[in-house]
Amino acid sequence: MAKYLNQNPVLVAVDCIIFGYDGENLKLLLIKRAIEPEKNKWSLMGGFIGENENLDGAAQRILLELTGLHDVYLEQLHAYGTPDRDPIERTISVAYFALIDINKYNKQLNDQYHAEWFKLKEVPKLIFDHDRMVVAAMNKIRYQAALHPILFELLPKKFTIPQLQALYEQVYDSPIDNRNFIRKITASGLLIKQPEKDKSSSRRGAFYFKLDKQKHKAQFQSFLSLTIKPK
Amino acid sequence: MAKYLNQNPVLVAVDCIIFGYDGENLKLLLIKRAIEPEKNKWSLMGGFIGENENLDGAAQRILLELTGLHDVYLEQLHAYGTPDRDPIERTISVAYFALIDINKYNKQLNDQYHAEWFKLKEVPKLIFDHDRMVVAAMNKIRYQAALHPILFELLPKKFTIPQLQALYEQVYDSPIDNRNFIRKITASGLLIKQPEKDKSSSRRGAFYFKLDKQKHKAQFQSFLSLTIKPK
DNA sequence: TCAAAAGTGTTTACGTTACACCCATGC
DNA sequence: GCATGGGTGTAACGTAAACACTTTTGA
Repeated sequence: MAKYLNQNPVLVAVDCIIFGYDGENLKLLLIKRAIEPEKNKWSLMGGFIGENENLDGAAQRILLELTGLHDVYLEQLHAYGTPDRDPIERTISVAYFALIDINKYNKQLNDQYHAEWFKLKEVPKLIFDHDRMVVAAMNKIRYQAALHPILFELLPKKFTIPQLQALYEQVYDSPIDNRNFIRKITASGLLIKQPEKDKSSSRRGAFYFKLDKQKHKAQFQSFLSLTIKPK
Repeated sequence: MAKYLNQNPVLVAVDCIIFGYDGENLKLLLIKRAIEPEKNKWSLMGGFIGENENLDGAAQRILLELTGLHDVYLEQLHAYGTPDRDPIERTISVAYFALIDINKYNKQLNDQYHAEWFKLKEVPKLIFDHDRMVVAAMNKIRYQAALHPILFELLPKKFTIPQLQALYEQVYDSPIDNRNFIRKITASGLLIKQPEKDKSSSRRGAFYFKLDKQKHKAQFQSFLSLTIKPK
């Protein structure tokens, strides 16, 4: 069949803003760009879309290449298309953000990209419009996490409530009252208490919890207000 | 400078989901597709991105072409990239939704596209993946409108509270208690009462209000809860 | 026994909901 | 004078916020 006439095709890339949490700090996974231009500058992990791939699939592939992880929480963020955003050739980029358990990643480290985790407040200048993307991703996560229980994606299967609270505090960059936090979280019914404690960060130890995946799935679409309302 | 090697460029289009409100029904503006394939089938208004345009600019241009309107509320919805979504040639589509005052449009009607307004519940089958886009746009509007005062974009400069309420009822497809609605809306401080009444829909008449644009802008980012929480 | 983090309840304030009647007007 | 839609108030309820002390245990 005929093609559309007089149109100019462009490259389409996918860039991933990858968040991880180590139980203490919220971090971003960055790579050293391997090709010119801006070779060896810090960059988001990205790649061009394949011929038989859809956008989500490309994002999954890119994440797999960098981290070795399947089944990662991925969400489309925004498409960026300023004509000169890539100086070499016109490229539309569809940005995705990912939330991963940083410890899982560590086991399957793939180092060909010189990837490094940066604390959010210590993220270096990035190439092209990647800084904008990171800011947008952070805003979106704050938005989403205020309404849906997405932050569990950043935690290991077993986690403690103090860990969870610290994560929320990092995301919103503000302190949370622990009594109110515990009440809200337990009232949500999303957590299942485990018999064991994590003794690594206190003498007394904190009970582990697991996420009730049934309820998590069921409640995901219901708007929750798990924390602070973002201003 | 060299180009990226071994990559396959694709077409990038922008499709607009255009919502309008006539004071009674929430409607969608559709066109009869002018070119093959699927010629003469109902479709969203769209177009390919121009060489010196960014994505937002392309959406604005497309909207201007169809409606004659500048300065329309436009928001990027999602990028769609299934390989075969357009049977002719691989095309990534970035969908935008627009909220316009349907009466403004009527004055500047541009009929070369055989555009027609459809009540939301009477939208016909659309080409390609445009049905999905409409559903996604509707969900996003519900989401956004629950948190931000965006629905004013659908109303004329002067509007009555009953009109506004009917609009919310359309968007959420559920009845709203008028006493509570009035209280919330007036408490928001977003409305400025006008001395005149609209007598067109009742004997008593309903006061016109204007939007306080200063406050609207200021409050836009603060999360509001203007209506029903969507389930 | 002391330091350090985990866990537990209560009170108050505020926002949301539910609910019913009077008002203004044109016919 | 009556039908039609517009506008007003209050009480009950539930959720969120503020707030301080006891518990556990390893050093």
